[in-house]
Amino acid sequence: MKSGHHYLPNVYPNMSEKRYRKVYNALKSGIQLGTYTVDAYLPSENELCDTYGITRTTVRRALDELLKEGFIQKEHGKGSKVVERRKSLGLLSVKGFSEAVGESVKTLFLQRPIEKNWDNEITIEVEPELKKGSCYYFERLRFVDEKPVMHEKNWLPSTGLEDFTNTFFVEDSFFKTLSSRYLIEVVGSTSEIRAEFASKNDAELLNIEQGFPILHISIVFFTSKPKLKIYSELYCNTREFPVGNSFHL
Amino acid sequence: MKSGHHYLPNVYPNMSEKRYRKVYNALKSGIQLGTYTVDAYLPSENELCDTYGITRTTVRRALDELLKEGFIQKEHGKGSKVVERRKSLGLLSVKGFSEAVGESVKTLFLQRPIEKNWDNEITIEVEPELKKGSCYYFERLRFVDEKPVMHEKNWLPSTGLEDFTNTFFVEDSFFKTLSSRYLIEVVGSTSEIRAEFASKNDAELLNIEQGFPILHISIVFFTSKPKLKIYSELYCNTREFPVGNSFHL
DNA sequence: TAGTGGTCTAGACCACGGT
DNA sequence: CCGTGGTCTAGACCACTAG
Repeated sequence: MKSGHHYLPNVYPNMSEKRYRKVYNALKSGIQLGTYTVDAYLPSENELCDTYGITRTTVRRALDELLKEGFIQKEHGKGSKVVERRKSLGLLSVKGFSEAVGESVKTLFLQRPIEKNWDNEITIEVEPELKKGSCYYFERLRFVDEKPVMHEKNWLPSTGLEDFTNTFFVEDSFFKTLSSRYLIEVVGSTSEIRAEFASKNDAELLNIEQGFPILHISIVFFTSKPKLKIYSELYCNTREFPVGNSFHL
Repeated sequence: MKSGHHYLPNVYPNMSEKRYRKVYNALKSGIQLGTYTVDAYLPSENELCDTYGITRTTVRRALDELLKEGFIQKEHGKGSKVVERRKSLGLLSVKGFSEAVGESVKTLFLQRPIEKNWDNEITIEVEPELKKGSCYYFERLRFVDEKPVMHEKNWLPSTGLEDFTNTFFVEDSFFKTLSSRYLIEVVGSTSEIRAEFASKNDAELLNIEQGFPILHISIVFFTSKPKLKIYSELYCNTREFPVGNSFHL
């Protein structure tokens, strides 16, 4: 047939930002930067069509993405509502950590973020390419009800995170900081879990007898920034607070 | 404008199976029943359009569903390929269990499936409504390299699973059996993880000294059958084989 | 070059929520 | 009733894969 009424002029022939991606990014930023707060509704699909001069199919494609990533939830006849994201993530969390947020949860830095060389303490294999550069490292001790429950060590490549060593953490959460300050989201993880005897150091930190069983979790988190992976080694005293994990399709 | 060329006659006005759902179910069954085997390609989107007399949008909607649930993966320019599903599930698995499949993995039933009353040993809360009925229970000891690594107890409501106590497990996998015999899929889980001293019984079963640290995982699995939840208590010796977990958006 | 999936348009009807 | 999201049609062009 003829050359399709218009579709899109060759403004977008090759390598270009897809339209749904543009809407997606705009909305995501709006959520992360607080333009759209939790429980607020995004503009309706038709409004978004007008705003961006695109069809509903494309708008819906963008919203589907946000839905899949847990930023919004849709309500038939009402609209797309912004929700707390973490619920939909299959991330490990100490029971009563982020859920029972705020109350009686504390975090102590044993080492504030610094730039250094990669460690040998990471049990999950780090891609050799990454090891060529340096990394950021920080170490924390996390409390629930004034009791230390998790000793945490984190490594990540020191690339692209503007001024990371001087960044303060939003609500003591590294992930929330990544999201709101750098617009980077965690999109996946792989972990290995072991039961071990507490080392002398961990026993002291977690205030338990040496040789008490602790949970040792090694994780690599994948993010929306292609080369940014986060490596964590967690040591948890689960006597009172088990570690939880949920996932849903 | 006039009443839309045709769209769909009022054959589907209210409450009816959506068209994409029909395609989805057909393809899913095809995968589960072996019509489409792993690594095979599904019919192309255009073929499916013809087969079902629908448009590509609708076909793609069905495929998106299968994609999200991890049944297929798409290859631009080639087609939609059937893949091993578990990879995309955030399910806990003993490293080298299903992955290093077959070789040196064994399973021993300590208790074959029986019908009985609900237990008090389940640490994750069971919905009171479920407890009114009876449940199926089975208990297994699982080996890697001839070494016992996991002691597993499982409970599930005894409703709707035709002849479950006499069912043989496909490839020693309960989930594969659910999928291929009952067309039921695991769609989510919630778990709690603890490090504990091995009990006398578990120490014997797992061939370790009593008081050695083991991983205790309590899980409830959600399935595509609304009221069917599966409760598991796992006791793992992670000295050689850590437990793994992955998830991806 | 043919075929497959990826993106997008323009427009329709249906079902749900609140006024 | 109107507006919002849910489903679907018909057809287009683009980008990738393979013979």
